[in-house]
Amino acid sequence: MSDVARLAGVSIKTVSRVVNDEAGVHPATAERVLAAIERLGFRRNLSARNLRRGSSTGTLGVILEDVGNPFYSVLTRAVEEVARTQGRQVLTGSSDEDPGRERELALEFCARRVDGLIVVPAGMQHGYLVPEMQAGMPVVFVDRPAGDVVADTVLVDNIGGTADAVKHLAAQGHQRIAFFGDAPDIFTASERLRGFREGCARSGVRYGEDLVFMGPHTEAGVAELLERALGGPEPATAVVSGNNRITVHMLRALYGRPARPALVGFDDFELADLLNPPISVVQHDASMLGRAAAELLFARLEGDSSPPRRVVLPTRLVARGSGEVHP
Amino acid sequence: MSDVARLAGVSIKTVSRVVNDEAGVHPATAERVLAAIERLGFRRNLSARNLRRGSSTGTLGVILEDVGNPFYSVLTRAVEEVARTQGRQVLTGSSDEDPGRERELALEFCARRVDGLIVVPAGMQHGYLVPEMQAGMPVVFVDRPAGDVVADTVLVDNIGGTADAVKHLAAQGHQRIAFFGDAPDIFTASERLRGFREGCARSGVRYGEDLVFMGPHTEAGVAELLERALGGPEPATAVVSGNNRITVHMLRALYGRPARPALVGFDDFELADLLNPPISVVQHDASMLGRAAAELLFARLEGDSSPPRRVVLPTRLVARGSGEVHP
DNA sequence: CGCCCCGATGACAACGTTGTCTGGTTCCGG
DNA sequence: CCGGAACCAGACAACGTTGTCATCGGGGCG
Repeated sequence: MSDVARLAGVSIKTVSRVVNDEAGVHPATAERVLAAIERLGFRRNLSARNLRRGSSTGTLGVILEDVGNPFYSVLTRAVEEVARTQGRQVLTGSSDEDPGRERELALEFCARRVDGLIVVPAGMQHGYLVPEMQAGMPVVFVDRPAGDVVADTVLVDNIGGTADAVKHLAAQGHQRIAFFGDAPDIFTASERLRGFREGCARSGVRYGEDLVFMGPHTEAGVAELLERALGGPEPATAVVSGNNRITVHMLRALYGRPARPALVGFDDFELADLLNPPISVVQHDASMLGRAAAELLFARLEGDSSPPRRVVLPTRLVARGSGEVHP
Repeated sequence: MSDVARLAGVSIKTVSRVVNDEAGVHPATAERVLAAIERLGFRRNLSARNLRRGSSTGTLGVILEDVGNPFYSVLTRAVEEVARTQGRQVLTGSSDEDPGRERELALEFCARRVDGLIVVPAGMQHGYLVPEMQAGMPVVFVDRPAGDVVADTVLVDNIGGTADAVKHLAAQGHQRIAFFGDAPDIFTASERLRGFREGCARSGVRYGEDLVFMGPHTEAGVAELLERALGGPEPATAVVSGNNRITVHMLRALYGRPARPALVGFDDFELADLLNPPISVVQHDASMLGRAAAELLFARLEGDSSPPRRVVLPTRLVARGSGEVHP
């Protein structure tokens, strides 16, 4: 900036005035300054500007499990979209479900003075965020609630969605329904299991521990447990899958098998409608999750200080016909 | 920081020494300072630190078409992974193929003094980056080359990949092969078309303008053109699709049709192997693209000043059997 | 002609840090 | 008992900006 000032024969303050479009600069002077800026390729340093003005940094931190996962990347995109209307940039970080990593990222973002944090919690301990939140950093948790702080949270209706899946299957006569889910210490997994159980109760389906399988996360693991669910004296005739990774593993395990159980998966995925048979799913909108979270965050930034809110977004059962396939 | 200093009864410099783990602070003093930091929830301001030290901001800018697109989100993840080993954070922005938006994002990132830029070009004019690059900002272009600057670029072998697809189809006896691609002003689209043409020449397949369809980007558009390709006196018996969006549109258009043309798609996609018939694809690795770009960038940051490089990553034809389905 | 006001510009401090240098103890060896 | 190292701690400036206030002409008005 001082280089520009020297070249234009003015003081740096005048340069500042020009780059900020402040009134009260003689057009001819402004001309000279602009020419100097152009010639030197000057670009003002936003960090210094924000430091001096005490204004926000214009950035948002987003912490999630894996940016590479389509579900989260769509969420990120939605956040970015909202941030853009506010002229803000988005910093992302993947925690890989590691609470330590999540914490590290969050504190790093705080040190960068992001205006707010959107977090898909990896662990159950978020006490480390308390000082930041007290200092005024708005934090919104998405997809799962925080462990031990009260804060704005956006969730999907895991229980209702899974119960709907059971209802859908029961309506088609299935009485032996298996459930495959993530490890039960993951919030969404235990909620969906609860929804499964409630759905069974509501739809008059006998619920049995022997048909609940939590935690397999490899294709081989899913295949093995599936074998167990479909064997035995009273085999399952239908399966509810707790998330799209498991659904896909399951599809591979079932591929080429003559008689397949009916299958309803939580989470939609591309091409589900083109498979044979098409897969029914409990659909929920990652994009809407992201938008809701971002909007909640911006409301806080604009001074909303009402008590923390918990938003639960609905799910939608998309029946694609797989349910009708009886073994 | 001055609050901490006051509470601990020391000068702010001593606080600085403690937070930076500098030697020469009495253990008892350090103890007091740490207690004060803890009590006040102090977190040092990284912007101010970087400003004062003149060091890098520890951030990278990534500009691509759409973070929500699985291809780019995997790329982003790979960049993040490399950045992490260097203790750097990633700022992302989606250009939506709008050159103006790309420029806006790039300049904004530069004003934030990111350490480097990874760009999937939206347009063909990148002259606006010249001053930044001269000022030492390393820029790596990914997936498509820059319009009018020479810089490091990472591409995939669009021509070879598409030619392979033609070869694969020709080897199975197809003589009438159609090509569906993006609008020809998109670099990858025109390259793949060129690969298609070269593949035809090399494999002895007659190339005809009447079987080339560039630019459809809706399902209806693809369906209509497909109708044309598969009708007429000399219908196509096989189709090469220029990217995975088109492949998916095509699959929907073909769904339920009794006789389907053989299909090879550029870009792999999840579940391609579970469709009936499974879809053969020209596979290329978004993750590798991202990693290569990030590594190139970091090499520049470490002072590598060799002439700009152009890296072309290979593609791999994954034959899944769709090619063998003759109409 | 003198006064005041206004338009244009600059000097200086401050944002939150850290590098440099200096001041003040303490402790050791001579 | 003194010189000087070793150790601690603070004062001050600077990073690149911008807010505040002061300065300096010139023109309009009484």
